[in-house]
Amino acid sequence: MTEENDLPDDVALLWGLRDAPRRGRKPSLTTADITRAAIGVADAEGLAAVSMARVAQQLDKSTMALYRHVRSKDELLALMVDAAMEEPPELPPGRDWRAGLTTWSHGVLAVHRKHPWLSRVPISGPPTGPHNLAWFDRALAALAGTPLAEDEKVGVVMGLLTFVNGEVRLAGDLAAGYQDNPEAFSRAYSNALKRVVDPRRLPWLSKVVEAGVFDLDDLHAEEDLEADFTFGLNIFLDGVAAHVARLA
Amino acid sequence: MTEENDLPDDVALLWGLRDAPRRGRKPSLTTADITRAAIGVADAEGLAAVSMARVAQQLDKSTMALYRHVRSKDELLALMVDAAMEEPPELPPGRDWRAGLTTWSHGVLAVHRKHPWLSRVPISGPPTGPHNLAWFDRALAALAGTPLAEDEKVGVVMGLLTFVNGEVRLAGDLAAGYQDNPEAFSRAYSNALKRVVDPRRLPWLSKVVEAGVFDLDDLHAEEDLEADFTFGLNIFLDGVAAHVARLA
DNA sequence: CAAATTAGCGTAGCTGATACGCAATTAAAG
DNA sequence: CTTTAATTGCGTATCAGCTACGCTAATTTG
Repeated sequence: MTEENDLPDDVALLWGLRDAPRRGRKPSLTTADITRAAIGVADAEGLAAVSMARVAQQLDKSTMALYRHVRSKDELLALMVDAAMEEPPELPPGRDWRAGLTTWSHGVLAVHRKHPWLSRVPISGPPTGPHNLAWFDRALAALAGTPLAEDEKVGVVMGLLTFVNGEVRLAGDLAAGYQDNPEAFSRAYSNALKRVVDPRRLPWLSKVVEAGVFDLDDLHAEEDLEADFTFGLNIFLDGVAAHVARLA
Repeated sequence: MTEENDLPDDVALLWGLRDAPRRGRKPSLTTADITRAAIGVADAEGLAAVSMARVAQQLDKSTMALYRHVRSKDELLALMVDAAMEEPPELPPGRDWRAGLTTWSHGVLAVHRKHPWLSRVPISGPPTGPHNLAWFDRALAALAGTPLAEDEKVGVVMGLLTFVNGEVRLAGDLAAGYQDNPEAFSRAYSNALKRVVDPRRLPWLSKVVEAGVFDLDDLHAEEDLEADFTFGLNIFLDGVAAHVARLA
């Protein structure tokens, strides 16, 4: 309709290949403006606050004005996700894939810290936006020196991405609950489990609960997240290392 | 309000600790009925079709009748998730944690196959329902013989869960796109990437695309998912093995 | 039977996405 | 410099979908 290639509509949008009008009124609004405004709202008030009306208000425009630049809210969300990812970090020099992926993963983590709503956006498919693909490329670059087959590299990167996503989302949930009700929440989860977990029926879980693993007393989201994240990340990277060693 | 303990409301609901009325009209509806109906709708028509009205219709009741048993749609979703998980599988006998976790992970996968909407339900926090905790317990049981610390076991299980979730969700996205437009989709993703990925700017990704990793020609979701899943799972389990070996 | 209590439901409000068509604006064509 | 065609911004309106509220009926307890 508007794009010059036969690219899927959403991909064209993400790559900014949907404009090019000669005549007609000049747009007083760009896709980038809208995206920026939407991200601002999400950062400040959470993803739930991002409605078309709210974003339009932010721009002093009417709700329907947005639809000249974006076909649906889903498209706007896709734009937000890609824009929020910005550029991936430079990898440390050298051929150390593990150092590379560690840097990369912490980069992903940092982005999620900046935009906590990221892990909440319902995913609508594999990555297609320029920033997402740049991250993808960067991770593949880290693995370039390894003997992994190309499809294995993809598998590793995907695994890493979903891991980070899951970790961040869970941490975000906890932090949110904590904010809602600071003092009540500190041991609430642990206490609930203690009341509900029958040592007879769930012996192993009971053991963990008793060991105080869930006593997040004064859960310092920041530090805790960092530690859990690093632990899980290293497990995963150990796995990659084992696989690499097997191939070498 | 209704529960006898000081459990959080949602936890009480999940454990069926919210009933116990003596006098008054007899309920013609139970929480279980509602949950079952909702799961039926989700299985047959997708998560998007699950509205309070649609579920009520399924039960030949009015929309508002449901609210006598469930405080909000979110509560219903939580009930659905826990009910859909059913009981975790028996672990193979013996002390082989790896065999145990493999069985367990494939069990999670099987549940997601049966209820594809599961990976789409927005997560609202750590697991608290009886079935979810049973799965949790079962995975911890598999790790019982290892020298891992209790909190490390939790880390491993959480990692495994988020991995399975991510894998299933992505596979579901692809399968959905494929269904929407079978012949157009087969190579659509790959083609889009080929058009958009500049070998100069994204050299490594370009290499992968050229290698045909994304040519899913006649993507047999079933087999492909199985293979990718097993690959990623083994990577992760290799990591756990490495960590265990380090402690032993 | 009366009082108390709870289930089911009709009505209605509110929020949010988005289809549709008009009017203002502006580039290109005559 | 007009005319024309395209294109934007926006007012209006529709359509879901969640859920608060209060009424009525059923059912138990005394």
